[in-house]
Amino acid sequence: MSRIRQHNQHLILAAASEEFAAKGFDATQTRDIAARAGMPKANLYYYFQSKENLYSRVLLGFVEPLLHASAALRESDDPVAGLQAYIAARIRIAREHPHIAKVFSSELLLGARQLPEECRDLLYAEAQRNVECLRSWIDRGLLAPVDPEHLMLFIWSATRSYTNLGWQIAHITGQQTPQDEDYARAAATITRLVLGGVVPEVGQSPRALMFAT
Amino acid sequence: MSRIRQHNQHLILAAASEEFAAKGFDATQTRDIAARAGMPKANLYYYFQSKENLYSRVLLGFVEPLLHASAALRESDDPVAGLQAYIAARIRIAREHPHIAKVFSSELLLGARQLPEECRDLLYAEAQRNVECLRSWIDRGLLAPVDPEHLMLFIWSATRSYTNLGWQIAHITGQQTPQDEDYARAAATITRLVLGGVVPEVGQSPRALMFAT
DNA sequence: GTCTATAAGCCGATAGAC
DNA sequence: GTCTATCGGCTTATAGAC
Repeated sequence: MSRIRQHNQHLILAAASEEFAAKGFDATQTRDIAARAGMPKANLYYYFQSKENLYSRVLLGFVEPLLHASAALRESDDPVAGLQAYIAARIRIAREHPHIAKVFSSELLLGARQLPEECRDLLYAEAQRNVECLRSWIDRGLLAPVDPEHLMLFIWSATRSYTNLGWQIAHITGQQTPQDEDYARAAATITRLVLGGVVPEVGQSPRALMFAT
Repeated sequence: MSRIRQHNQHLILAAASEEFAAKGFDATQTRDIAARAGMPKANLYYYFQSKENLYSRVLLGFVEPLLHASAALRESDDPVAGLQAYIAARIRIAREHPHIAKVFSSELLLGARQLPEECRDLLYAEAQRNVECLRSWIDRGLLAPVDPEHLMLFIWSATRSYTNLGWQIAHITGQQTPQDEDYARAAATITRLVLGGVVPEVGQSPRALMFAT
């Protein structure tokens, strides 16, 4: 693919992510995406054929980071290290791709109808692997007997909300935009709740408090 | 207001909730709402003037339940009872109004631009009261020193996701629709994480396990 | 209050010159 | 590859008869 092609596609994808994140798929106009990318609307169709296809391509940009972050849970066979790494990785990718993360959340909320089926399958398989990992830890007594599916869903929702609803945090804490410190506290609080709630013997011990800092 | 007026408005609001929940504000067509309500489109405009106004009225139907559920946290001066009641109340209202809950989530994700300002203020004030309550518990050593804002955001996100993304749970657990038992387990898992993570001395003791059941 | 028919305008997509 | 001009369909909203 030529240099110019790659550059233009990148510009369009970035502009589309922001527009879709701000207004949702249906309320977003291709005219606005083109304007933000600094080119006439026709070029956008030249590169991406249709609005729907452009949207799919935006979503696609989040799948690989998501899968990578998800795998962090199983990097070692230690629940504490795994859960910590998993939570940190999910917050990091949402922070690195704030717009796409929001688009992705919106897409999930509406039933993921526009997410290509192969992506759904990949993400589903990945989730299953993590559930199996959690179950194995529970079976071996390394983790308290919670529902692994629900625990995972909790981690998903918690890490999603901190970034998606950043404006809410900012409003409540009185700031403009979430800062480094907010993300650190978010990770700390989530980690604390998860570890304190499900790792036997950690509870409120000094060891748990270390992770919560 | 006449009997027939009330009945028709109720029909329209119910139909609108379902349509908005399924497709989002912009993708929803007033034609489809009218069809679902079993009346011509013009009647819908006769009762609600505009699509935006109808949407606001749908959102409004969730504010009172939300405020009521939120107040459950402060019913007694006991953190354990309060957090338990709060989580249970939030899951209950989302379950009682599943469509509106989804519409509300979508609206929050897009920045709450269509939520009437007075509602935002009411909800904000309510949140502030809960933050103050949590802070007071922390100051008196009844609660571990977490960020009260972040703790609240977690409870929000966790309780929201369990109902909004029910289809995901169903997919992962292999069921069609979330059942009574799923909601009970959801509440148990969230309660366990929150109590285990932030209530001193509860940790993984038998007392904590009781709440997690 | 109810309904049909239609206005008014917006937006995704493309034709076709350069 | 780039851009302008425009089409064609669709959707909110209303006019006006009953």
